[in-house]
Amino acid sequence: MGAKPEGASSAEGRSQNQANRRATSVDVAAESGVSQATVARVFSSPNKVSPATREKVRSAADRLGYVPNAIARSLKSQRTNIVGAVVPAYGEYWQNVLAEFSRQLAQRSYQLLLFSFAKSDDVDGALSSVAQYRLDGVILASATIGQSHLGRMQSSALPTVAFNQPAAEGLVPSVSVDNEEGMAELARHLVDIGVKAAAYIGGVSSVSTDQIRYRGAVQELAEHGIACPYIEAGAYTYDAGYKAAGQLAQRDNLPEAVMVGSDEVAFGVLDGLENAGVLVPGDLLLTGFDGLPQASWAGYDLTTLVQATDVLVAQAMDVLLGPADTSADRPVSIVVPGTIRYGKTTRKGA
Amino acid sequence: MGAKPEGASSAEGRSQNQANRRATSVDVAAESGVSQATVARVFSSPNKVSPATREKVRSAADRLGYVPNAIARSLKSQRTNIVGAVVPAYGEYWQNVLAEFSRQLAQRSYQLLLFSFAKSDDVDGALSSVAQYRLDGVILASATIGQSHLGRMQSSALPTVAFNQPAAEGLVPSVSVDNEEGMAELARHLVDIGVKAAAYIGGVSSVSTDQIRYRGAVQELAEHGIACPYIEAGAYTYDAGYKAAGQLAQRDNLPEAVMVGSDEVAFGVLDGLENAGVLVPGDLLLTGFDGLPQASWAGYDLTTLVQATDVLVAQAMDVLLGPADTSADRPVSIVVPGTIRYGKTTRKGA
DNA sequence: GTGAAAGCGCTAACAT
DNA sequence: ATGTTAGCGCTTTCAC
Repeated sequence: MGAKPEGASSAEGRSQNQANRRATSVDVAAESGVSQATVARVFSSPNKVSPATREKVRSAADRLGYVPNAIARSLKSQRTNIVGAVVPAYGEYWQNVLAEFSRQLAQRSYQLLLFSFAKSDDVDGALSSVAQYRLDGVILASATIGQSHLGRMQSSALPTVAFNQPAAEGLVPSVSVDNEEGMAELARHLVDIGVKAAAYIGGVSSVSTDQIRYRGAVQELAEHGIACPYIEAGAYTYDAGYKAAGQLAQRDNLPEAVMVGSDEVAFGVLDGLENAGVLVPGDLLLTGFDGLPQASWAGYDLTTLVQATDVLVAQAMDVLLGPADTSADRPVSIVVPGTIRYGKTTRKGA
Repeated sequence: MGAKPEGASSAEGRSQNQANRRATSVDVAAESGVSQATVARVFSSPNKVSPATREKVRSAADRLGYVPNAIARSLKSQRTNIVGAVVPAYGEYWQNVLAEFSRQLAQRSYQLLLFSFAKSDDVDGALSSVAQYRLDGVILASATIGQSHLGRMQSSALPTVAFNQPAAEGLVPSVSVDNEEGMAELARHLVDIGVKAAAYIGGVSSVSTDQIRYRGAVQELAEHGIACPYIEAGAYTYDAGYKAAGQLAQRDNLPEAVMVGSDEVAFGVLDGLENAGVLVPGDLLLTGFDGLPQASWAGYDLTTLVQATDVLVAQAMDVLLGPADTSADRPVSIVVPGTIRYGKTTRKGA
């Protein structure tokens, strides 16, 4: 970083700011003998400049190491080409979603400004920051973003999409996997293979996806006269699942199957059960939800509901940046179906 | 969004109402009867404004839904409060590192602008983008960023830190785990438990971390007269490891131990071996590298070298934002030692 | 303590 | 095709 032109003498180390000033379009204009506006045009609409001038300007720019200043551009154009994402800092699921956001945004030549938060209290701070940068849009991705926050977005004139956050429906445009139907399908699968008693392990019972997924399970099972008590792991982590499994294993009468509200917790449940001497699928069948890559790893080979993350994200991008569907009275809520992955954790007799 | 007018009351005739335009400091100034400069002061250095005025301005701002415009602020102040990160789009390791970056940056009230790339060809594009936003710093995190790219950064006047990228040492300030010594320690562990024949599975042999880690293994083992051929998985993925293990398992004479260059590949190797009927640690010992959370999961319980990600990231932050050590002739390169996690994959007789 | 005024580096009419 | 001219919304002297 230090050593550009001018020899950058060692004594001048700290105050390099002044000497090392970045070249601006004015500098390039002077260097190439054209007006500042022409320089600007070369970099924003090159076809409006004659090839000869274009070349002259380009080479002057190269010589000076000129790069257009996106901040200034944004101030003037009122567009930043940046989309914000408010996402939980941890969790396999969110990390995967984030990677997909980033990939698809890059494809549309947008940048991703990340606002991650560790505890849900930090969401407030994140949202304040969001408002300061005049982003072209913002993705609210986290089951724990509350109604009040959504209300704030709703009235903020900033294009917003809630990702996998059923509670947002009607308040803010949203894109979600079909949580209820997905879990119901998994339940049906258990019914099909003859399960007569089940239990459900959720992450945090106050979270809307948790409730909806549980409802999907419980209703479907009820139709077949199967009870399905709710057990709260307390967090969406491997460890929480592991512990919950340990407690479950100590019961006198184990259910035949356990449905877990998310894959990461399910991995913990699986290991926790086996650690307690309960074999899956021998003693107990197990299902997850999300379809994380690890679910397909041979070590787990989990039956789960796979979310088509790429489709979900693509839909979210469309809502945010696409054919501006600002006309609707009520924010759109797009629901994407999931698909079951059948793993060995529900393979009876394996 | 769009259709929804802002929550302001209809009584406001001013210009802001019509075009959904965000209120500016000028609007607030008009509303509160002070000058624009005073409004600005209230939001940037409140202590320079009398409490009475401050309150007056604050309430006017609330009424108008005013939020300072960070773009304008940045243009003027030449600081964005944003740090860029150039990171591979996929891979467990990088996702974890990214989460930690994001956490620690938030702590210092910086935002993270993500430039992720899928193929290393995309790095060029990412770096061009980086230059346009006048970021306060940039983190180059990826083993596959080439020398040419580093050269570009070196001459860009933009504070830069290379993360876990040994090839950058001397070119750009860098922070890395002690790759060579870490792998050597794992090798020593194998020697200690009596291993006499080993093999090494790397990801991509042309990557510098790969080479350095292999060197750490090979040199340490050589000192004890143990050979350690290199096998290339071809990618840093579970699947690549799984496949490599399948091929390894077909050999006539298996080594006693396999050292794998990264955890994610190691998980694949582990499952691939077991799938091929080779038991770990019964038939073969196994080590990884990185210390991913999953390494501690009971299902894997992998012996690996744990990188203190939080420490590495903290160091990187210091280099980037800390006590500006621009004075050094040669860019600093900080090396952080790792620590071994002993799992069941090297527990003999288990 | 507060106001007036001068930009930060760019884009986008509007002239020429 | 190119130059001229206004700003975008802030921060920051410099007066008062």
